[in-house]
Amino acid sequence: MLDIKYIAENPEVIKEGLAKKGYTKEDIDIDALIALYKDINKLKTSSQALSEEKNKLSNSIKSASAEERPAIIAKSKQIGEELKVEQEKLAAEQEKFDMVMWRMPNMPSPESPVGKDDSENVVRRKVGELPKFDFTPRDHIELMELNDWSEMERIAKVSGSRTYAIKNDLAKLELAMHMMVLDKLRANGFTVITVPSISKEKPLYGQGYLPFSRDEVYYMPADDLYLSGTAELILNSLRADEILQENELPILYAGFSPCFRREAGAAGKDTRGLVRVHQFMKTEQFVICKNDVAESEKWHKKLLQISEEVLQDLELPYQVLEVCTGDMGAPKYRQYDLEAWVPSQNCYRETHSCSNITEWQARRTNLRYRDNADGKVKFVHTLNNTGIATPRALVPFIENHQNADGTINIPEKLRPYMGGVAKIGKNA
RNA sequence: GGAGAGUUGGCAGAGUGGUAAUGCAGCGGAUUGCUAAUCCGUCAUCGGGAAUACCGAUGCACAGGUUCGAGUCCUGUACUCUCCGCCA
Repeated sequence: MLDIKYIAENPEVIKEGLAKKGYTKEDIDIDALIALYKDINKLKTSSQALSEEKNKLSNSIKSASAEERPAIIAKSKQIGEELKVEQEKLAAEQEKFDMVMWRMPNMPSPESPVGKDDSENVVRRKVGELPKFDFTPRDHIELMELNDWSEMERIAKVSGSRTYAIKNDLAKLELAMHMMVLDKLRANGFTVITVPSISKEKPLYGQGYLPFSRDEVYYMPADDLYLSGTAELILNSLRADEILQENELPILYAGFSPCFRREAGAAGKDTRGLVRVHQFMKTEQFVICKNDVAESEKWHKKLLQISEEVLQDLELPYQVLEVCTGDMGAPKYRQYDLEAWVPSQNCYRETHSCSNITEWQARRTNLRYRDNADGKVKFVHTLNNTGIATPRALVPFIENHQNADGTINIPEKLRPYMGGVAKIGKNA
C-alpha cells in the first residue's frame, strides 16, 4: 500500500513506476484515484461539520431546561438524518477508493532494471564452477530411485500429483539442510521461530498475496482459513497493529514452516520430481527495520549475502539475478533471485528469492514504530528472503554432488548435520 | 465441544448514559543546579490550515442496534484467561 498524499503530490512519479511494473491506465487510473481522494476529503469536511453541530446540540441538552429540550432533540435528530446520508455516501466512495489502494503495487527501486518479464532479468554474477562429469550424470529422479530414497509413484496415489515422499538418508538430508541454515541464521542474530501454516484472510492482504493471487492459495471454507505459502505471510502479520520502540529494531526472524501452494498457474511445468510440489518446507528470513531506504537496502544486501553463503556452504554453483521491474511482484521495491545449477536441465533454477518491500506491507498490516529522533510514529520496512526451501534445493544438491556409482558427496559444512558422513547412497 | 470471566493509549490502570482520569516509559522544552530531580508540553487516526499555531471530527477488541447523546445498555463475532470434556 502506498501513501495517498504522496500519490496526490507526485502523480507523475507514480505513473512512471506503474508503467515500469507493467500496469496500464486501464489497470489503475491515477488521475481518477486522486479525484476520488479529493471528493472524499470534501465529504469528510462537510460531514464533520454536521457532526460538530450535532455534538454541540447533544452536549447542550444536559444543561437545557425541560421546555427547551424537545426543540433541541428534534433539531439534533434532523441533523442525525442528514449526517447518516452523508456518511453512507462517504462509505461508498471510501470503498471504491480502498479497492484501488489495495491493488496498488509498490514503486520499484530506481536501481532495478526496467523490463517487461523474466526474459529481462539481469544476471549480476555467477559463482562456483559448473561440475564436469566423466560419466553420464543422472537426474535427481534417477538418483532417488537408484538409492531407494523416494516413494514418488506411491505417494501420488495417496496424496495426488505434485507431492513427494522421500526416505532414508535423503529424508535426513532434507532436515539437515534446515538445521544448518537455522544455525547460520541464529549466528547472524536471527530469532529462530516455528510458525503455523494456517492463516486467517487478513494476513494474506497484509502480505500482498490478496487481492492479487487468490488462485494460488489453498482455502478451507469450513473454517474460513487459508494454508500459508510461506512463513513470510505469518511473520509479516505477527506484530501487526503494534507500535514498536525504535530500539526494538531491527527484528530478525528465521521462520520455519511447511508451505502450501496450489501451483494453479504452473500447469504442465516441472510435473515430475521435487522441483515444484504443493507442500514443502521452508526456512524463511524475515526482517523488520526502520523506515529508511538506506537501512533496508543494507539489510537487503545482508539477506542476499546470507543466502549466497548457504549455497556456497552447500557447494552449489549459482547465479545472482536482479529481477526486472515487470517480473517483480506487486509488493516489491527491489528483488534478487538466486538460482542454483541443475545439470540435468542444463540451466540454473531458482532456490532463493530476496526482496525489499520497504513500507508497502507495513502500511497494510499497520505495523509502526516510534522514531527516537523526532518522536513520530512511522511505518517500518519489511524484507524477506528464502533461507532454504526443500525439497527443491535437494535437486541441484544431489545432481551436482553425484558420483558415477550413484552416491552423493556431502560437503564439509553439512557433515556435522549428517552424522559426520562424507558420502551417502547405496554404494557409499 | 461445555461453563464462567475478561478485552480502555507504547505499558499499567480508573471510569455503571452527558466532552476518555491518573501513573510509568519515550520524545520536545524550561528550571534548579552538580551528575540527579522538578515543572510544562507532547505522546492513535483523519479533515481544514502556510504552519511543528489553532479549530474540528473519529478512536475504549470488531460489527451492528437502542438513545438527542454509548467505554458504559442490547445483539452477534473474534481473541485471551480459568475450569471441565476430548485428543497427537
